[in-house]
Amino acid sequence: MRQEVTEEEAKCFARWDWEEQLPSPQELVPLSQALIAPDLALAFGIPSSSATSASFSSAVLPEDYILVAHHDASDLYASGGGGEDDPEPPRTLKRPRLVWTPQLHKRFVDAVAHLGIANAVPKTIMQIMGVEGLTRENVASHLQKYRLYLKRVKMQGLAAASPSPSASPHPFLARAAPADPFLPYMPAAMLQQQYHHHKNPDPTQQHYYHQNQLFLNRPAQGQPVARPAAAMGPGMVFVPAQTTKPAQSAPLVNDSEWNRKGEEDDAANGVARKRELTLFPTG
DNA sequence: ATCCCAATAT
DNA sequence: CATATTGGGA
Repeated sequence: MRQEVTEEEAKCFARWDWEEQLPSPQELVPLSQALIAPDLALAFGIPSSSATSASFSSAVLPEDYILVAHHDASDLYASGGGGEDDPEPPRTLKRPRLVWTPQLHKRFVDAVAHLGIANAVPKTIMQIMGVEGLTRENVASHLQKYRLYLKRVKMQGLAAASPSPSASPHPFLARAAPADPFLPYMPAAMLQQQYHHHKNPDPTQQHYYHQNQLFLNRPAQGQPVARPAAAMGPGMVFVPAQTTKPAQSAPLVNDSEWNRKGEEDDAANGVARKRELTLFPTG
């Protein structure tokens, strides 16, 4: 029984892990038309990896990545030579909007947690996430909202910290306290102070994904890693020295679910909750 | 060049 | 409504 995870294997995981978890056809947003032809993807610098033309529509996309089709390809084509029946390379094709699925968001949160506040900038986050086709702008936009979300969480946590902690602790904090390191939506910033990432010269080279979970590379030989769950952030797992497999993959939790449970708790505790704590609130 | 943030657009 | 884009300052 071999227990090591070699670098080769790690790379291998990173590759097939998402292919294995490609969404079933039913899970995919139905596309009325092809998103982009393989040759066009090339022209636009959209990495198509090893995808053949046959598998291009699915294999090109990571498992947690759903693209929503745009409609109306009419003005997307530069009408090169007048041949209209046979789509020629568009020059002004717009990228489809990115949908931040829970899986994709989890990658994002894990990446931010991995990097720490100082290094968590769009470009680096994008690199850590390692999702083909993901742009810096995608990440920047998401990060902007995510920071607002964290700010709100902190404010709410602070406000609820003082009054009668014994009587009725704030739902969010109460449920955050048990330190489940796998809750995908736990605000990373609240845990980040406990990370030691500042010395890592190149954090992007020290990780890989397996089953949509971010792993740090196994530490040096014969150097078992303490795994204090409470001290680790969401989705952060050290590969234990004794096994090649991570203990458990995180249960999927979205904020609707999170909030629904929160409301249940509130109801049970007679707490009147003013507003849902949504991930990215609008009003 | 990249980041950041608010406002605005789609 | 969620995400994209823009604009101006650092």
